[in-house]
Amino acid sequence: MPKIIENIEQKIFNAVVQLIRKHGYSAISMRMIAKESGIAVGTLYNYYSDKEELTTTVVYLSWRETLRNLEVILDKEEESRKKLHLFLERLYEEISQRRGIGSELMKHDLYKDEKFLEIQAEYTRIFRRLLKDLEEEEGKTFEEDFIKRIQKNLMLITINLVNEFIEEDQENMDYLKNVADKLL
Amino acid sequence: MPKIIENIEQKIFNAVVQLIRKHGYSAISMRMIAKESGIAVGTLYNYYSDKEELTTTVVYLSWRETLRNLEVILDKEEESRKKLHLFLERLYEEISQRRGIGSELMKHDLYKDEKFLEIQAEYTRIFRRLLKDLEEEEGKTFEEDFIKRIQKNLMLITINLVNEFIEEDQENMDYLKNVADKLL
Amino acid sequence: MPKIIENIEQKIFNAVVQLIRKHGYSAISMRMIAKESGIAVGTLYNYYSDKEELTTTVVYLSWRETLRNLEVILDKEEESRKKLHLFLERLYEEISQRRGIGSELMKHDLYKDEKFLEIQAEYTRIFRRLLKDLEEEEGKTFEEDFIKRIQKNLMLITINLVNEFIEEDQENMDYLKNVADKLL
Amino acid sequence: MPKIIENIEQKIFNAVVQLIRKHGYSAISMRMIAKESGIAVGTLYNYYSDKEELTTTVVYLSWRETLRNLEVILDKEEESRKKLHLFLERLYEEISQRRGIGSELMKHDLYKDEKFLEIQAEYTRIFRRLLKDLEEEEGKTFEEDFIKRIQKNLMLITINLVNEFIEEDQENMDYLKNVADKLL
DNA sequence: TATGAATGAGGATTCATTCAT
DNA sequence: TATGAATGAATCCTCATTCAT
Repeated sequence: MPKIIENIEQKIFNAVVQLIRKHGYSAISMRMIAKESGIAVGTLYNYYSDKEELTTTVVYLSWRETLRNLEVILDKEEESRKKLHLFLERLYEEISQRRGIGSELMKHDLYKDEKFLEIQAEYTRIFRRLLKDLEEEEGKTFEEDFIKRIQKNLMLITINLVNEFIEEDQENMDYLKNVADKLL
Repeated sequence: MPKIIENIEQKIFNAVVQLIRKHGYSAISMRMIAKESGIAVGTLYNYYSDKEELTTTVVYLSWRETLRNLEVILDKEEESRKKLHLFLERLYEEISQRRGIGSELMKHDLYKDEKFLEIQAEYTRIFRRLLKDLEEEEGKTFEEDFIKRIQKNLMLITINLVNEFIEEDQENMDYLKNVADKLL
Repeated sequence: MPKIIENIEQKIFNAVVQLIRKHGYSAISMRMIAKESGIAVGTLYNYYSDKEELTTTVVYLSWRETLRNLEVILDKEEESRKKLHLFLERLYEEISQRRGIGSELMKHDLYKDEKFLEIQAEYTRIFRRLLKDLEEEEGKTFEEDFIKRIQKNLMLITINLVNEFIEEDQENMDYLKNVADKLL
Repeated sequence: MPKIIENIEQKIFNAVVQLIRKHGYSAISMRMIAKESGIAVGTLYNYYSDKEELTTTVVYLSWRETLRNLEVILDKEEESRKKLHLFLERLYEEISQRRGIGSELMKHDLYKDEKFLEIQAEYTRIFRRLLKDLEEEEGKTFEEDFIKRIQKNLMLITINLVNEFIEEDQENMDYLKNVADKLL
């Protein structure tokens, strides 16, 4: 009788997150995932049609959780600029925690993937909500062209800070908020 | 005299640039380079000791030319803010022309390569020269922590604009200058 | 349970033995081994980490079996000269059976391999046991310098006889014993 | 006007001998031969149809010279056993001098080569002349089957001594003569 | 004739994917 | 359903050979 594995998808998720952090996205193999997760290679294919689907799903889920955490901040009773800062702090922390996964969004060849379009759309929605608060509370107006660019750029800046100026979290965060305040 | 292919290094360079644009840096193989350039695999190894040397050289040369073109702008007789704008325009155009190659400088796993450290250092030098002009002419002061972050971020933003908002060059450029003016 | 090939290591062993006999040790490739054994290239790497490990293991196993067979003779209840003759006959037969592999032990560039040092050491041990019997029974004394040379030379002579005077097994064997009797 | 190279074949010969000594027969490439000899790869092919012909010719010439040197000994005015000793000493020295080349004769796949059959035949002729002297002077008789085996074996033993017990020339030589005296 | 750049088949090795158990 | 051994196309790289100059 075959073994029944509990929470297979969670196990796979954890394993891939670990591996990406340790070795980087492009260095991980199906064998490594199998080993790290304790699940046979063949079994992985019962849950995902191929390697790409598996890895993009993990990145997708990771970002979806991040987005959920960001959304929570918007629901708080704070003034909008405080929310902006909390939002950026949260974003920074999330990306810090799964370093390698963050930067995958920078890779152009992942943009095409349908899952990421969904993430992008969701992120856009949240970010616009944040900006709307700012507009209302501070009487500002952000143009459409500006909004669609600044949202992604702030994320990229965050990713870059996390990757490049390691162990300078305080300075990174200060810089990030400084930049945001000047631009928004 | 032996068989000679004219402009062989140029041909290889062009082929790699094409391939990186089409498939991304990490997806290209020596076979693909050979086919795209019309040069036999073995011949590639007469010019570069291995794949890494070949590809990093192409990225390196591409960026070195860009840096040369940027430096020219700093030598002009213009006021510093005008130079900043010209600098960003030039950067945008350069990255536009060899789309895929731009983002390679951002990939963390390439940082170790000596050639890229050289490029980074050179870019830093040029960018600081630009900031110094601004400081002197406009009586500003930029802090060290800020400088080292903003230089990379502006490039990152440029790369992102080029990659994401294709065929919106005018809007991209306006946005880029707007962002820079607010931050510097 | 996954796909299983029966006796896979035996199949690989046989294939390599065949190929060494046909083409010589240094002429065989992984592709050839895969083809001859009917096993995919990738599968070979499930059993041996690389080509060297595969081929040296085959030679090693082949010799180890030979040495086991030789040792058996020393345990017999025979007078020592009879044992010497049986020893040589056995050696001749063993080398006959896997012609090409015999000479591999003579190739100087394989000497470094740990596995071969073990084989050499074991052969030396067995041979010295044989000589000791002779010394005790026949009241002879063999000098150290002589022993370390004659042991290898007798093997070398055997290999040469097998390779060069094919289908003259009787004459070869007579010659071999004749030589040994004169020298020991 | 093309360069005219003096003594091309001698240069190639010397280069290959050097390379075989340094790196071993199977490790040398046409490029290495070209570099060591100072002659372009293409030019090598004006003198030899392929790599095999080139290398076997070098081995052939090397042995032919050795045989000439051995023949000289037989013409001396010495008693035959003294000649035998001189013969073996000479053989040992010759093989010592071009270590790697000697052992090539042990490789079975070179036996087929026509050039080597000629060398073998010539060596046989010389060795038989030596034995004839011994037979006449010492009143011995050597059988055909014995002769054709012992001649090759003595050479193999010599090669083995040179390769294996390096820097023990005196002991090697003593052993070699001791063996020969017992067998002949 | 001499050159050595150019060629490409063939080398070892990897790894996503399949499928018998 | 879960397994992991088996597969083989594709990877990088080498090197004997060719041929335009």
